Amino acid sequence: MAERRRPLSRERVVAEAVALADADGLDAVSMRALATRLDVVPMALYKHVADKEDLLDAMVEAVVASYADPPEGADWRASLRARVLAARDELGSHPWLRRAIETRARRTEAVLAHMDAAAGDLVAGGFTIDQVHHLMHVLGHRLWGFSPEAFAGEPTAIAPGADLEAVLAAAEQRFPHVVAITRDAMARRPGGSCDEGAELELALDLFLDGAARLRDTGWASG
Amino acid sequence: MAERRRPLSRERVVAEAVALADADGLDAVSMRALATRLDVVPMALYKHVADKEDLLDAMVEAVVASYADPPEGADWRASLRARVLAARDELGSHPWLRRAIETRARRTEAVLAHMDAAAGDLVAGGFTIDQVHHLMHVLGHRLWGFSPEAFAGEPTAIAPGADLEAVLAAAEQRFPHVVAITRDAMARRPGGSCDEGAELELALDLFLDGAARLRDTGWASG
DNA sequence: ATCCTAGGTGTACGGTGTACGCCAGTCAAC
DNA sequence: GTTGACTGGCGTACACCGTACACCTAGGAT
Repeated sequence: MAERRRPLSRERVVAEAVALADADGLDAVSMRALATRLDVVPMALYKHVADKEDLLDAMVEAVVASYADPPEGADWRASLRARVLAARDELGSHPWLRRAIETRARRTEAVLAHMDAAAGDLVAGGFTIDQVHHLMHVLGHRLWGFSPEAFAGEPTAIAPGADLEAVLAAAEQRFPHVVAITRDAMARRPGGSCDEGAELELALDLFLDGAARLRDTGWASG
Repeated sequence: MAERRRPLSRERVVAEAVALADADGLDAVSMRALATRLDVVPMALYKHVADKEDLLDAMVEAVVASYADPPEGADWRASLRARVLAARDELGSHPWLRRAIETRARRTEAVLAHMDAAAGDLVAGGFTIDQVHHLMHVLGHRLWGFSPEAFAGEPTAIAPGADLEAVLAAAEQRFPHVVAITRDAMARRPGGSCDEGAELELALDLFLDGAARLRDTGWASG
């Protein structure tokens, strides 16, 4: 039992942080909780990680580095599409990644590599560097496999156990279109939940189509 | 001096919080700091605000409620465009709004109204409810006037005062496209900074074009 | 045998949100 | 009037956070 404690290392710290986030969410990743899991005192972590920002950067880096490569020889569209969907697949096992990516500012190695690869797809597609630049902005967060949306919570402050239909009816004349959308979605899908995968693919395809048209019309910035 | 203190009210609390965020950023809005500004003890705020989430919700609500209406009689494209740009304009005086919106989950009155109005523009444009629904997802955060982008910080861990060109040269073979984009941007614009306004408008126009094409081809979900 | 150093420890500080109890004023009902 | 409830501000206290700083200890190089 004396030797039960493997020595800490940056890899071990980051891996444990990822595991902790996977299990209990990003908010559960505090330096203290992480240290406890590693059977170590909180300050010990600071020998392997500069501060919490650095830890989160490293967590994102670790997952992004594991993104699957697109199939060799795919054309630019298929390649970029595959890259985005590979990123999305990782979100399944790491739900925290979404919020973590949204709050990161530093571009670490794997992050830059992912961005560079996506830009490379566009370059391969015959876009000008200027176009590539702006299209990367348009692509935005979806490069990381998700469509960021604010206010994705409940339709409104829906009382727990309240009659949804009553709520809808009450809101109908104030927010007719929102209610119509909700009703339509409920008719198409149990509970009216949205298929995030389908949303992403639609957005992605609209993006790819728009990009191609931009290129074909010779668009340039300024 | 006895009567100098107007009584607190939810409006006054929220307005002061907005002013504080405008001045010192969102992180400066702590219950304690806000209470100090209002010359009151922290716990007094809780008589007017359920908790901090509620305060942030109310701050967002206050600003969103002030969005300018699009010109009467504009067609769906112009109307939706104007709505998004009105939202963007508010970001100028409230830089914190971006991050605040990103982290909100509750759809308050003004928030729902803005979403409903945008959906209404699309309905007016002859889209099916199904299309409107999906297009709202595609529009995503841009409905609020900004294109969310992760990793918007420094190109890489750029040493303060380091020679940028040296950094670029070093990164060139690892991230050729990213470097090419940076070089191109620097040639076009001092410092290589990006014109966020132009980015948003490009994304918006690509969206509007894509939407129209979706409609004209009779796209439906599922 | 000695020094250096990497890595884990312990304590402490200043910050956060907020639960809980108290208390002074206001105002309605008797 | 007096009373009693209600509203809104106060004070204290708690649990948690990130992390600065000083210390100690084991291992390896000299």
